[in-house]
Amino acid sequence: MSEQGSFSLDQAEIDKNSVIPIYYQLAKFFEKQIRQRNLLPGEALPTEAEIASHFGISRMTVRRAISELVAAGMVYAQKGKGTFVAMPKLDNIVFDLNNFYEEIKQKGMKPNSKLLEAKIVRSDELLSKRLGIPLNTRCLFFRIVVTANDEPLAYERKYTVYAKQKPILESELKDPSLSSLAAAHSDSLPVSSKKVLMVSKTTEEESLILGVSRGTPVFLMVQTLYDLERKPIAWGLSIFRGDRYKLTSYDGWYDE
Amino acid sequence: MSEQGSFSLDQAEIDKNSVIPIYYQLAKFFEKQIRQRNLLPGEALPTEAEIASHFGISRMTVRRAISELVAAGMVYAQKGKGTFVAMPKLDNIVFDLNNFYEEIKQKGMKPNSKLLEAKIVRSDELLSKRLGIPLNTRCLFFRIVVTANDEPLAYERKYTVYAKQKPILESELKDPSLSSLAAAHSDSLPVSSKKVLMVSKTTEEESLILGVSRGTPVFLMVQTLYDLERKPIAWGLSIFRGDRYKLTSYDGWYDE
DNA sequence: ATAATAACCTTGTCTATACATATAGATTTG
DNA sequence: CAAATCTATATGTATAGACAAGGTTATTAT
Repeated sequence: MSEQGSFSLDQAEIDKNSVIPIYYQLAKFFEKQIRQRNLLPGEALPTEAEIASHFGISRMTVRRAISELVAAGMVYAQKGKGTFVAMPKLDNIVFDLNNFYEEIKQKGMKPNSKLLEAKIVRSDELLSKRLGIPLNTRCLFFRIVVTANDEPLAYERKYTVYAKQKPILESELKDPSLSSLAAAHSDSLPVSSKKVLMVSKTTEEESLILGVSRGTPVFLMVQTLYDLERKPIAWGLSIFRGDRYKLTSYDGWYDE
Repeated sequence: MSEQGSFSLDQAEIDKNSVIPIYYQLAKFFEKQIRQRNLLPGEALPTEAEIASHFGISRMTVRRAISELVAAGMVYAQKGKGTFVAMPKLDNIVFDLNNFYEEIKQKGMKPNSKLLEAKIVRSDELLSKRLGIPLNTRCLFFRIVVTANDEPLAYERKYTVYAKQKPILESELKDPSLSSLAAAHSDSLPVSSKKVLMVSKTTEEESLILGVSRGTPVFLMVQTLYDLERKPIAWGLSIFRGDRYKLTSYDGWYDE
C-alpha cells in the first residue's frame, strides 16, 4: 500500500525552541497537508511512534497534536489500526433543512419521499454553467417530493453528471440525497458543498405539486456539491413549504 | 469568596476500576454539575491539583477531563488564575441571520441600525404569556430598522422585562441586540435561547417600513431568551427582506 | 488446507515528574 | 507612600514509561 500522495514528514518545519508549542505546529502542519490535498480522505497518517521518533519528540506530544485534528473532525483514529483522514462531512451545519427527515419522525409523523421522475437529460446553457460541463452533456435529472403523512412538504429538483453511465438502482431511491446521488453517478466523491437559503413564492408548477395556492411563501435551498478538484458534480434546488416548516434552534446548555 | 452553590467533589462517584475511563467519568461529573446549576457561570472549578489529590489520580488525567469541557465550551481556563464555568454562548449556531451585520460589512456596505421607537408599555395578554409575567406589567419595547447603505434590510420588534426601572442609555442603542437589551434591563442574565426561523409575507406596516410591496416573502425569526431559572426575560421578532437577504453555508475543509 | 494460537503493531489510558508562564498578593526598597 | 521585587499558586507544555485493548499477520497444530 504505497502512499502515492506528495506527503512527507520532511516537509514539516518544527521548531522545538519556538514559543509556539510543538503540538500546535504539528497539528497545523497536518491540517495544511490535508487542506492542500497532500493527504487524501481515507489515507493513513504515519503512526504516532513514527512521527515521534522522526521529530525526536514524545509520543504524548504527537497525540496532543492529533487530538486537535480529531476534535476538528479532519481525522479519525481507530484503536489497533491507525489514524486516517476523514471524509469531509457535508452535514448541514448552518441550516438543518436537509435533516428534517428525522424531525418529521420525532413529531410522530411518517416521512416518505416519492420519486416523480428520473431521466437522462442533455445539459442546456444554464445547467452546463452550473456543473461546469460542455453543452449537451448527458446528465441525470431527478424530481422528488418529500411527504409527511402523505402531505407534500418539499419539492426537489436535482442534477448530477452522468459519468458512470450506469443504470439508476432501486436502492438509490430510498436515500435520494444529493450527495448519495452524486457519489453513485459521478466519477468522483463530493467533498465540499455550498448551500444558499432564500425565501420565495411558489410558481404554478410548484403550487400544484405542493398543493398550496400560488404565491405561498417558501424556503428555497440551492445546493452545489464539489469534488476534490473543486469541480461541481451535482446541483439541486429544494423548496420547502413555509406554512408547514420552520427551523428551530436551541442555544445554551442547561437541563430541563 | 465562598462558593454558595451546592457543589462538592464528594458527590462525584469515580470508579477507578471501571472500564469507563477516569477522565471521562470526571468530565461527565463536572458537566452534570454545570447543567444542574450546582456550578454557576463565573464560578471556579477546584484547582487541578486539588481534584487530583482528592481522587488520588494524576493531574494529567484531571487535565484530560477538563480539556473535554473546554472543547465543549462549558468552561474556560486562565493560566495563573484557575478554571471557570463559562457563560453560555447564545450565538446563532444554526442560522446566522443575527450576525449579518458582519456580512454586510464584508460586502463593502455600510450597516446601520436606526431606533424607530423605545418606550415603556404595559404587557397585554399575549406578551404576558410570552414573558411569563402578570398582566399589565411594565416592559420595554423597541422598534428597530437595520439598513445597509441606508436601504432597509430588516425590521425588528423587541420586548424585555423592565425590572431595573433604569433609563435607556444612549450606548445601548449602538448594540440593540436582544441579549444585550435583556442583560441591561432585566434582573438576570440570559443563559439560553430559542430561535425559530419561518417564512412569511409582509404586512401593511412591514411593507411600509421595509419599502417593499405588500406580500413580499420574508424571513421571520422569533427569538426568546431565558435566564438560569428558565424564565423568559426577552422576546423579539425580526423580519428580513427576502429579496435582499440569503443565508449561505460552505461545508468541507479544502483550500481555494 | 484449515483453524487455533502467538507475536507484533496500533491507538487508548494513566502515572510521575519537570519546567515554563501567567496572576495575585506580600514584601522589600527607593 | 509608591514602585519594584519576590513568592506562592495556577494552568500550559513536554517527557518517558507502563500497561490495556483492538487489529493484523505470521506461525503452529490439527
